[in-house]
Amino acid sequence: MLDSISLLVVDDHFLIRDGIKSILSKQEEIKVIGEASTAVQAMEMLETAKYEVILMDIQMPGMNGIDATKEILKRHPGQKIIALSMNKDHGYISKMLQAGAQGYVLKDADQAELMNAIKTVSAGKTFFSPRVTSIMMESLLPKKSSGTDREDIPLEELTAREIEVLKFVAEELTNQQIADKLFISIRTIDTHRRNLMQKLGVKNTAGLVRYATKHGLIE
Amino acid sequence: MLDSISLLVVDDHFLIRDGIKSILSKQEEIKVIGEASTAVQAMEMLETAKYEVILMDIQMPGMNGIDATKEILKRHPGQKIIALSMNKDHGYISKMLQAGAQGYVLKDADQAELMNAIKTVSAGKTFFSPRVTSIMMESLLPKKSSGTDREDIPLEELTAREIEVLKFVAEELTNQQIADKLFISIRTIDTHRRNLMQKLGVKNTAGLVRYATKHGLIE
DNA sequence: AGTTTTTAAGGGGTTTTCCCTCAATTCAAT
DNA sequence: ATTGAATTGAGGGAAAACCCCTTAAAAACT
Repeated sequence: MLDSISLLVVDDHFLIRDGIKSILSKQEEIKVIGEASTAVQAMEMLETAKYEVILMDIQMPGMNGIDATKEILKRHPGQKIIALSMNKDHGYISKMLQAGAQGYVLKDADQAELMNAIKTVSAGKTFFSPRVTSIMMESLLPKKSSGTDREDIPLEELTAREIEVLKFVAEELTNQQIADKLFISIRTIDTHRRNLMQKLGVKNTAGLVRYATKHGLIE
Repeated sequence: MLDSISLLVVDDHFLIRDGIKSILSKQEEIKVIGEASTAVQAMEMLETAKYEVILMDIQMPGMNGIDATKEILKRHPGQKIIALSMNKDHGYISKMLQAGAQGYVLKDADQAELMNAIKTVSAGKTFFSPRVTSIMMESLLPKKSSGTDREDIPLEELTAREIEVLKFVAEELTNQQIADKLFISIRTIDTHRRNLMQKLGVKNTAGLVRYATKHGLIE
């Protein structure tokens, strides 16, 4: 390891920035060569200098870390960004990942974890605090029985033709367009559509599309 | 630990069943007290005996492990099921989790990992092979630049009122119903709706609902 | 203070969806 | 052979959505 990893710390709290600097000053591999207290300031700094990794707080006054991440990656594709947050909410984590962050470290991580995260992301891989990982995995699991179980008709109860029509409906095609694609009458599409709505217990196109997306028929 | 954990192994390959039995015979905490080579057979066995944990292969002739898991949980809610697979595909993993499996273990796991998985799930928690975890986390990340980037208008570009209307549209309300809820004219809803379609570049209600679900406005 | 955006609303029209009913096929299962 | 889904098709009508256009007040921004 010839060069140390250059790091930019973005956080509105002085104490946190200082704490991170203090932690990382104990070793040689990572060097904090920049710090910013706002997203805008961070973006300005990126215009004049390069940082291998950015440690980005999520909750900040003004532009938040999620939007800042999006913006930075728009201007500097490939920039490595690690989210730093005390927020364990699944929504925040997933938004930050969608924004393009390659890592997500909780603020209660220990020194080893923080250093590990920076080194891992710097090497082009992704890093997540163990608790973050488990939160995201849990979110993929079906929710536990929460009172009123709404009837959910499985795909298997639909006929092949119905599924075919449903898919086209969800893809924004009109009945006429679907009829043309399948070489059948528009009246037939109409019938299929109404049978689908009846079967699935939905009121209109919106309900059909919701069902289609929920069951992975599109996207 | 007074009682050992009772285990049912469901896999169409004799060798794999036998291998698992052999591995687990070396210790006392887990006892393989049943094995089945098909999903149907497994379900029959569940009618007469109880198993704390089921180790379920995904690829099997006849009914596959995903559908089997769904069926079993319909008949026996709370049954603990661990998926066992050599498939590292993100789709398979997520389907199995959606089906209700509390664990996912890859077939190249070592003995310690397998035992750990069974004990963890038996204790009511969830377990995933480290590689499975990382695959799922990767799947949450945005895909790397894949040629044609479809324009995706972010939620922020919509007005508060538009988002409000969009949410109701996706919830299957008609323009009239939305108008009544917001105490404004149906014409206004119509305008909002058309502005939304224009902004988002979609053709009709189906497109609006797709956008709404994609951006987490509903569900 | 002036401009732009947002929100609201209407006139008037076309297209599409929605809803009821009915009915002819086909194809698989009893 | 007959029942029963699945697929197809249609008449007729009502409702909703879609699509132009225009207006205008309030709010936000410069």
